[in-house]
Amino acid sequence: MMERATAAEAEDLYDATALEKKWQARWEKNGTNTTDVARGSRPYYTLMMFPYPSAEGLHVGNLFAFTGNDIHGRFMRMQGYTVFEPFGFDAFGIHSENYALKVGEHPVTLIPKNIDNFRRQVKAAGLMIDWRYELSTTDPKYYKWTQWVFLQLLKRGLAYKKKAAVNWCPNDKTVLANEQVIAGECERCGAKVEQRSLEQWFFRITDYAGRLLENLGTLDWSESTKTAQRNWLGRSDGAEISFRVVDFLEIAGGATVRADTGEMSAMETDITVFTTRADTIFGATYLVLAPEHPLVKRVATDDERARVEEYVARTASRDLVARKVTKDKTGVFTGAFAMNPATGEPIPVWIADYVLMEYGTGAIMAVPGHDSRDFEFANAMGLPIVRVVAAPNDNEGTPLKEPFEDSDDPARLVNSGRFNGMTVSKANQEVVAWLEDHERGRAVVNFRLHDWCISRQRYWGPPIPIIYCDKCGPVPVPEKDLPVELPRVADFKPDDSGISPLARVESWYRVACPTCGAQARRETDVSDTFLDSSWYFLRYPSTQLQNAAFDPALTAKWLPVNSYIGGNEHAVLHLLYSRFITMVLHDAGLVPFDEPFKKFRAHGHIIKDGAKMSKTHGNVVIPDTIIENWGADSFRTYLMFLGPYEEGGDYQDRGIAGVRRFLDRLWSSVVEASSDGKPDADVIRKLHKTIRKVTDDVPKLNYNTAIAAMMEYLNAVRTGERQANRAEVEPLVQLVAPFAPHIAEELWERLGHKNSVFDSNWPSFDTKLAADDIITVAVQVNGKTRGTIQLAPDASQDDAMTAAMAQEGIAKFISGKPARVIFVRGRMLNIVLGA
RNA sequence: GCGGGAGUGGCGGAACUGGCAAACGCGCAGGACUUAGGAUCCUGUGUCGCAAGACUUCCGGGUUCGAGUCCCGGCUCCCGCACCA
Repeated sequence: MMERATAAEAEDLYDATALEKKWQARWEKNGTNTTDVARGSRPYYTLMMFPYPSAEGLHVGNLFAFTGNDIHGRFMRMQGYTVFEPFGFDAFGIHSENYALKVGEHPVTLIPKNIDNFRRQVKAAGLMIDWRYELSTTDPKYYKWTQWVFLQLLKRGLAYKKKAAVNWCPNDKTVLANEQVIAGECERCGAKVEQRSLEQWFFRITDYAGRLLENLGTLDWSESTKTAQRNWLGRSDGAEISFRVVDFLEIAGGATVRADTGEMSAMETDITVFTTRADTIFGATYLVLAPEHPLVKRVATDDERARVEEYVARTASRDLVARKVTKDKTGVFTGAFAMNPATGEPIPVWIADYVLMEYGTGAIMAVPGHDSRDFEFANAMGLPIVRVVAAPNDNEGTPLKEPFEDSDDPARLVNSGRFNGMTVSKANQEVVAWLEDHERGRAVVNFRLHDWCISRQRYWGPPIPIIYCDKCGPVPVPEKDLPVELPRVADFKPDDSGISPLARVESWYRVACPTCGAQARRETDVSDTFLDSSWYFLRYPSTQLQNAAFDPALTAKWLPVNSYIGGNEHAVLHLLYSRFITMVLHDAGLVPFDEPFKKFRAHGHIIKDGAKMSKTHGNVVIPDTIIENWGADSFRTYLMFLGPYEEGGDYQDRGIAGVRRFLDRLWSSVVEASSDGKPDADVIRKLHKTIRKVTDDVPKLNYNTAIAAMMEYLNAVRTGERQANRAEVEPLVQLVAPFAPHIAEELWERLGHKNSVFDSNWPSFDTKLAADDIITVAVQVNGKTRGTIQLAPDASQDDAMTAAMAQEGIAKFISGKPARVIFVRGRMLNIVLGA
């Protein structure tokens, strides 16, 4: 053992653990990772989505995300930018609170411990963080300004309170935003979400729907993220059409007669529907109202009232899971009829839960011939189905066996009076124009997006800064009184009442009205965690500022964020809310830009044993032991090597050994490199190619191929027992530095440099030096590769032919005169023989 | 159902605007050095074949001198959204 240690010392082996400790301490001491936010020139703000500090600690997925960002930041720094790479914690929210409840410890003491653990892990991973700018959303110095953001929205009429049907999670006992309900289940715990009617605070994000959509076109973001936002915003261009409700009198034999032509009077009620297919109005054979529609009570006839009320009651308690797509359509007839303005015919008015109150007008005109849901319903209820659109070969007379939903070119209108023969798109415009002329409709743009419900009936969040006064109504807490601190209470467990745990703390919620001084009561709900994270990027450069949320000069200098990296699971949550809040602050004149992130890249996910690495799948790998065994440098590099960064990769425990071997070889090559003598010309050529490749790949986040190129280069440097020359390996140390910062620093120092490798200039490449003087060209005969030839890069076709024919292995395939020869300079030669 | 992405050796993955498919790494096999090797270093490694050679990028067609890459048709998997009118 002793002998071995001595041998190791003598051989000067790479000791990752010792060396990483050494450099982390050195960086801290020298302030290597600090950013002079006030004076630094060429600012570059590179941001990673801040984590929720779970008790389990940082997992490999987090580290994968952070490392990708860190490499980008370190690379930009070596390009001469002043890079700002801050870190923080998204520590409020249900997740933290539930965990605290589970282990029976108060989050006030639990969260700081988790944060300490995370910080330790992040430091061990060697991220280039300036810790002076760390923030936590749970810090009153931070959430003071979260509350301030709320007040800015309130001031601008963008925050309002209403009683609304909201998503209620019976397990977490709180309201959820639409974005947090996944297929009818709670995003956090998977419980079936219920509908409840509660008084909630909302943000009018729908006012910004159009702008949120339009601006997407200007953003340099992962396409998949933009698409997800587009789908979520869900713009549909359509029309609202009014159907006049008419009374019917039953006469003998069950037939009905219109009452307004003498025998009856029309009800002065319109049912307004939203449709994207106004062209099919002649095929609208009935109307459907959502069960919650306010007109249901009004239009239901006495005969049908009991059945209608029973149906409404039954569907009101439905949970959202029941609303999953199903062919089993249910509904009841209201007894009422409405006039189809196009046909002049009365059509029955039904209610059914396949129509949603939240979308459009909560009412539809049903066109069973051309909509599959209406078709199913009409079949179930025995309602008439009329064809009004047909393909050229369709027989207009035969009944439709299935809905015909084509709206593309060959389809044309039939059975639609003056619109017959028009294409769907043409008819759509014409019908809307006709309805507008007759004041029965108008063109309307609808968005799927709903207003953002931010109230949470939980404890662990920033209290919403409102005070209710009997005389003055809801009064905003004056800015000077912020923050409204979250009181420390022992019993923070939520209950079924729909009222926050804070409502049990009388000493806290009883306050004087800021306006009139009368006894008043605080809002006892807290705000959604996503409000915390919707502006944190604005805070980072200004974390040391106490009297404002952010400093105007620093904000103008550092924002918008130059590069943002995070998971695509936030495509419609965090990323949409952040854009919205930024737009609002921009409109309020508080920030000079209306988009927070110029560039966003969604990273992929780590797969292990065929599933995404997550606690749910039970396949989580904890970085700590891997870092202990292999070193952070190996781990970082391995994570980046296992696949394209934007696609993620498959994690295999044994794979890290290859990367570690690479760093071992790098170590000995540099340590043993000779500083005199000439570098090898071929190696230098390869070096310049490698610099070019890595310089090209890193900004594109093509980390896996950059690493492969460096490995390939090192293999060329170390063929056999060859000793490397210093000039061959010194630039490689710089190329490796963003990936494996500790070993790079150590080697850089051993090469005699006094400065940090991160303060060195990224190596440049010489295109001439990177060029080959002899290239290998493939030779094909009739398109099949038969051999290769060595040529000068500028060799002519004749030179190539001569070289090819000189090779027996190629020449033997050629008989007679070639019919055709294709020569692509520097690539290949194809000799095509006659047919 | 709609939208997005992807199918390449035993495995993870390379391949620029169509131009030597399988770079790089893992694994595996053989060898060297060794008391030893789970260290290190060398060599080999798509499939079939002794070889010459033939075949090979999910399947089937097509365009082209030439297709993993382009076009048409189909299959499979992953990720969003999901009765959005």
